[in-house]
Amino acid sequence: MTPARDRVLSTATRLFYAEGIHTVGIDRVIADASVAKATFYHHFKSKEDLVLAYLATEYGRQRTVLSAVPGTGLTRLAATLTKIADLSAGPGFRGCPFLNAATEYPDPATPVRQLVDEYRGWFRTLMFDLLTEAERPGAAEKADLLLLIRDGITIAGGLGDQAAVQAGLRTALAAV
Amino acid sequence: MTPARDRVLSTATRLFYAEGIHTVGIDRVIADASVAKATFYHHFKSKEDLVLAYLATEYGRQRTVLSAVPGTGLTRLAATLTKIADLSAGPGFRGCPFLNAATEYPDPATPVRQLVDEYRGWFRTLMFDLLTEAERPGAAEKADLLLLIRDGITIAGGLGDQAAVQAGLRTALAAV
DNA sequence: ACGATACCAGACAGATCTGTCTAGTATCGA
DNA sequence: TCGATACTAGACAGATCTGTCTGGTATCGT
Repeated sequence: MTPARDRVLSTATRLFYAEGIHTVGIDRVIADASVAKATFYHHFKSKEDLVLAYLATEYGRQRTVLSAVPGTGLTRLAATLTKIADLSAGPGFRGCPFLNAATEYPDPATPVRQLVDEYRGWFRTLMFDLLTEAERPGAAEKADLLLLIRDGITIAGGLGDQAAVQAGLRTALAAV
Repeated sequence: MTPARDRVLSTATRLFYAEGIHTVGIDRVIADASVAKATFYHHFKSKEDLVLAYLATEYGRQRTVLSAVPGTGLTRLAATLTKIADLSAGPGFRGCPFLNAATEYPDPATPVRQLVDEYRGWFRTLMFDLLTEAERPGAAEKADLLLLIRDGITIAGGLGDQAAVQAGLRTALAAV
């Protein structure tokens, strides 16, 4: 609702994603967002608070994007995987924000890491549910695999490796 | 040969891998390595120089480990993939050092990123050669896939996701 | 009209970062 | 024995980091 907070969050999202979390300082964020420092600390109690807000927003965005994929069962599953591959191969893609954040926060006890686990758990459940709906045998094992291939696709996409992205997508589609 | 340099490099390897590159400062490295600051800058011209030395060392280690895997063709390929999965599931594993470094250096033009590309290229070639030796059809596409699964296995292992590691290994073995 | 809230500019503290420099000791090959 | 090399301790510069604080203006609901 408040414009200054929104400006901070969208600026932080852009900078954190493009350049990494540790390399982008608060001063940089507030300068790019044209916001006073006191205003920033009025809305966020610390930098980590901003990082968590950034990831929570991304989490919501992902859920929105993937829940908008049409179809049911196998059709929707295939469309979902294709969507992810397309996004990962697109311009400006710099890897999965959650995997990137996990690398920058090596301690698994960190709130950031818990959010990453939550995100991956959500994706695994989504895969499991769609596999179950399609009455696929071994839904649990297949969901684990699709999660791993998703991770691999986002890594490959982030590194500009289009061949691996396509290989991953083909295998994911063949597995379901 | 020089003990101080070795101490710096092994300390940096331990700290960079466990805690990340940007979060570990030079002061921390030289303190843990019990080395004077002037000595550090005598052997390394900058922190980035140390980072590159760290990654180059890891690169060499990986080549040593995987070239020591016994067997030929399919047998060796399967043993190699199993070895990677075992290492990724082991204690103290915190993800692939190269993928971690790539996340911390988003600019693809960076020397660090070029080394990461070189590492992944080497692994892809290794897969391709073993597939070709085993007279597998579609070696190029399979090599792309095995590289992507390798990436996924190291990610899953770094996050403590044993189920995904096993799912990835099964699929990799089934694909060859 | 008034109180709370949102916002501004910018100084400031205290820590930490990379990298340089001074000044000196120890070792070792030629 | 001499000169190069490896090494020590630690001060220092200059930048940058997070977070606090002062002191104010503007907006808005009641």
